[in-house]
Amino acid sequence: MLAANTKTLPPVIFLMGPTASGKTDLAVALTEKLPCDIISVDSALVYRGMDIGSAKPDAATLQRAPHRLISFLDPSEPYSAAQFRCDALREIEYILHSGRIPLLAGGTMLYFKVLLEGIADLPAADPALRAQLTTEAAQYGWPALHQKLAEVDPVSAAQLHPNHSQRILRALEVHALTGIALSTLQQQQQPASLPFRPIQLALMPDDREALHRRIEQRFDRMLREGFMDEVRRLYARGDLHPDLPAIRAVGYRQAWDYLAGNLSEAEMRAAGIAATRQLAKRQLTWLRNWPQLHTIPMQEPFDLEKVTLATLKILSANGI
RNA sequence: GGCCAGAUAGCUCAGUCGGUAGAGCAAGGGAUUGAAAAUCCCUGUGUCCACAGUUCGAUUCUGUGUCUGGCCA
Repeated sequence: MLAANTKTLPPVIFLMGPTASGKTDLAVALTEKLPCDIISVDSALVYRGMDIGSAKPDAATLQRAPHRLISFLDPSEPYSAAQFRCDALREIEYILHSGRIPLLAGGTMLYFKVLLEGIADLPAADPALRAQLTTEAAQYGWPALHQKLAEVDPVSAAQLHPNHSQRILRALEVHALTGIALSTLQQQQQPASLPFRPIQLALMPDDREALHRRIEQRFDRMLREGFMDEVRRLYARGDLHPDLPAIRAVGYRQAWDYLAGNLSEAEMRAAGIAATRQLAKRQLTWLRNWPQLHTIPMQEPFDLEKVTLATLKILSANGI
């Protein structure tokens, strides 16, 4: 917020936008115009062996424009916003040290938020405890656990709908692990002081229907390029299951259901495309009320050169 | 050509013993702190195929037509 500070801190570019909006193409184009290195901000790209369905840049593109924080985790492993914050800060520092500009590009808005605002000091997930609470919920229903939460953490409970399974679970987990209410720990959170100056950009499609068409075409392209073979390889391992964050990813979840015989091929395609549209909608909801955002309109047909020039203009107005 | 079954929300269908209708999915809006490509909340007016008849009143009953599917020729 301090003007003097703003001048001295090194700039870092944030490039956000819904899925299938052309973020990757734009990020790669920017690396050819500016001395910047890409850090991926995407909860699905972190996984190894999940390339086609996650729309990961192909090998040739990665050769040209390396991405950090992709393909470093096995799909059996969980990842988290807190872990991302830690990893991203490390990568940003590394790139700044080498005298270049970090370019954070991706569609996981919570990760961007946590990077900007920091995160409360909370215990990590406890799989055994989660399993136990999930069993309890299956028996008594989430409203019953919400009831229980109200007794130990009325502030959190008041903010949560009785059906909000995931967040009721987390609040109960934190309390069980620390003996302190989640809401109390969150109130103790210190505001993050960033060692850099974020320039926040968002690629915003001006036509939802056009974005829907791009999503459909991209899904069909993924199928042609061997998406099902990729999922079959994961399926054949035998140790992965649909409750894992990796396998819950858009497209993979539906492909899994198809391989398990729960969906026909046509149903899988329709459900996969719909899930992608819904993801884009949620990403746009984040972006619509995002503070300090420079929006880059994305018109159909997508003109990469034009969009790149518009982006460079915004960046230069912000000291790059 | 004959017989039978359908025709209701973008899709699949339910329903109205005659008082103009509702689920799932899709879609739209919102929330979002160690699963976030996750999870959760809110939003349902549509010539109830068309025309005629019966009726105070028809999407509902009757008749005719049209279209779709099945069976028989």
